[in-house]
Amino acid sequence: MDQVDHGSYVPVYQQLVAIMKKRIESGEFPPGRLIPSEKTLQQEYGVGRDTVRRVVEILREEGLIFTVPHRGSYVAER
Amino acid sequence: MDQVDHGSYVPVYQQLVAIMKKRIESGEFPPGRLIPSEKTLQQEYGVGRDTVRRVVEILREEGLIFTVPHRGSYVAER
DNA sequence: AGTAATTTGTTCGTATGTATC
DNA sequence: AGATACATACGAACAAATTAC
Repeated sequence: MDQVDHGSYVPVYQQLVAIMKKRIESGEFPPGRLIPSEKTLQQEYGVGRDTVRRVVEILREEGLIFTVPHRGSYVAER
Repeated sequence: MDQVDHGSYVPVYQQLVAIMKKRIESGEFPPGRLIPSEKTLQQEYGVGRDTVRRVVEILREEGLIFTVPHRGSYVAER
């Protein structure tokens, strides 16, 4: 499950939240590290910005990342 | 009548049209002023974007506001 | 010092699907 | 059957701040 399925009944944004959580928890993005930019995530997963921003917002609300405007989103300390 | 009643027989969009008219006519949004964005209105009234866009469209057709794409909707001169 | 590229913030435009009344 | 209403999803445009060179 490393890609998004547009045909699934599970919303794309929920799928991508799960993917990004896995990438963070696996250690691919350690605390303090910048996650890929919105544009990069759009291209990597073939989704719209709307969807990416929603995913980032959810990760932020759940405390996994924090966003610095015009810089990017960093993985939070755990 | 500053909030929307989802249980009413009056459609939500009509209720919201009435509310926004009142807000405009009361002077809360003077001519030239931007009204709240679609997203803000969604959150303020707990309605979907569909409904908000319909409200804005009606206000526009009635000449109370005019919309500039990617900017917002301004209160018209009266 | 200054310009260009990058990145997030914000807003409206459009379309589709689903459910309810 | 039709109107109402919400959710999802992609685009496009522009602003503003930061970073890179």
